[in-house]
Amino acid sequence: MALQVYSTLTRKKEPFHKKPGDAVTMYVCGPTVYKPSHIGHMVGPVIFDTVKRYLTYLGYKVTWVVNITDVDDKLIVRAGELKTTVPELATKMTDDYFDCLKKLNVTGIDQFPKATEHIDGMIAMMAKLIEKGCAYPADGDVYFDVSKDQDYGKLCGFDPEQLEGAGREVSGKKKNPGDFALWKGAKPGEPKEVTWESPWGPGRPGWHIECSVMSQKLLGDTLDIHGGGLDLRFPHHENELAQSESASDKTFAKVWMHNGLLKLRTPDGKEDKMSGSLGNVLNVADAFDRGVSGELLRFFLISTHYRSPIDLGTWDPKTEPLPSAIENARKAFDTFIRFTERFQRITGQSFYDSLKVDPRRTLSVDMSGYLSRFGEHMNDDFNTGGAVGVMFELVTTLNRTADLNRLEDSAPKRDDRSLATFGEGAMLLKEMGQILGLFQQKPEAAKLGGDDNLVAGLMSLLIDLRNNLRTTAKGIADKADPTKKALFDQTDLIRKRLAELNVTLEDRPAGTTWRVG
RNA sequence: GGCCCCGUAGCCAAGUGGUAAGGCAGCGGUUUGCAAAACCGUUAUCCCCCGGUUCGAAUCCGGGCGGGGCCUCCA
Repeated sequence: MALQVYSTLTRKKEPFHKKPGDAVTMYVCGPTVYKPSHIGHMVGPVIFDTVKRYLTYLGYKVTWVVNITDVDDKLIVRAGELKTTVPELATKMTDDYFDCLKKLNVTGIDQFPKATEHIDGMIAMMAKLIEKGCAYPADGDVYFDVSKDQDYGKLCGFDPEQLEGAGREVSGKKKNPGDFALWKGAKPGEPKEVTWESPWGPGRPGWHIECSVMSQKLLGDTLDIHGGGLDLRFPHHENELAQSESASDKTFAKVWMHNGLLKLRTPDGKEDKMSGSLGNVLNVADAFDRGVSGELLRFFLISTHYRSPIDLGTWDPKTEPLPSAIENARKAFDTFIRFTERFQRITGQSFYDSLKVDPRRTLSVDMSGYLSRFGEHMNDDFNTGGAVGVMFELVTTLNRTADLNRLEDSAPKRDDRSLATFGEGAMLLKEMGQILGLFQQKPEAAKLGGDDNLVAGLMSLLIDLRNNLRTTAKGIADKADPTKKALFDQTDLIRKRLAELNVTLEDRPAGTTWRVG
């Protein structure tokens, strides 16, 4: 099956309209930079980064733009609370956002246009809309006239007439209740740095116009893919679409993709949103501090289909540092981490640095099945959940290969012929990881605290001592010998006491390793 | 009230007409001095309920019940 993508506009999966090798443009609505990013803010970037990675893998030339909204009511309010300026707050929070993206391997965004750097373009588009009769100035503001847009509401299936019934009123300045602001006239007392001159008087842009202007300037009148969170469908995307198509008379976006939102419940089972007042906001930085790696978070977010809500379950931040759903994801993701460690023990190469994947290589029959099934899932509207399942199956197969052929044993016992198969499968796993944005950064081992060199030295000392005892004990042939038992009791005591300190010892053919956790 | 989505094992989660992927947890086994890790086996006669279409439905249609999103600035 060729690539199919679900479009919110038509509410069905459609064959992707481009041929491999073609250029593809993608625009995704980005953050309003007024607060540090919480994990919910990462859903969209991770999903669409994965979309770009897969399209790139298929041979498309993707250009991806994400806007930064750096002027807005929330920024003005927040800057006031913090006794800082809007530009300073925006810069700080933009840096926080970039830092989060980097840790989550979101590397595919080509440009981050800022709203404040495109005011001229917005003024030009508003002038055009007014000239075409689609918008009107009103006492310092400029509004879009939804009654002039024949198909307003088509993205969400809303009837403009019905919008009137839902508690919306025609304010003094608006002609229709559904009209929305393109330009907001400056109010007395608003800071200078959020005020720009315009033909309709000083003011600042409305929310939606920036995306219409910046996407058109950087990617043209018609986007191949427009993306964002499901919550942005209305009003933001509906309004963007209305403005852009009214201005250009062309299709604004061929495909609209909307990702599901993060869901969570507080212990009373009633609230289902992260909110500052409930204290259940999990900032990305907090998650990192609590031992969640960027790749683990990414793995968690792509373990389910992007259009489904991501369920964090019930979380009581007072008693649990992390939602249990993330702890469960950690256990699952550890399977891959352990495999990468095993790969290094067997081949002496780092899974993260040394493996260079050549996508043109040929695969043996038994390995090509995994890749084709992985591709079938990804072709089906980027079904990352199914694709991850294939990766688990591949790891199991590789571990079985390593077990059966004793690849961790020393040379005489090892069946070297199977090493090639093992290496081929590992390369395939690496390639799948690259497509999903995983295995790009070597995970930092959990630490015990204190001086790292000292800890490593002491652990080495303990392991050597313990292995001396084990060697001596194993050398005693008589199974009933009390000395043999006494020696093993000592080695088990060492392991037990270390376990109490959250250190796990693992005895392997090639030696003993230790890890935290 | 309007528009839309979802309901698969203890939990998470693929599967949209051909007889239920995968993960976590559990149980049994192999391996190991014993563990850990890994591997093998096992865990849903059935996919919220009722009716219908069909040779055949978790998948399509109708009706319930339950959960969720959006309806002017929340990613």
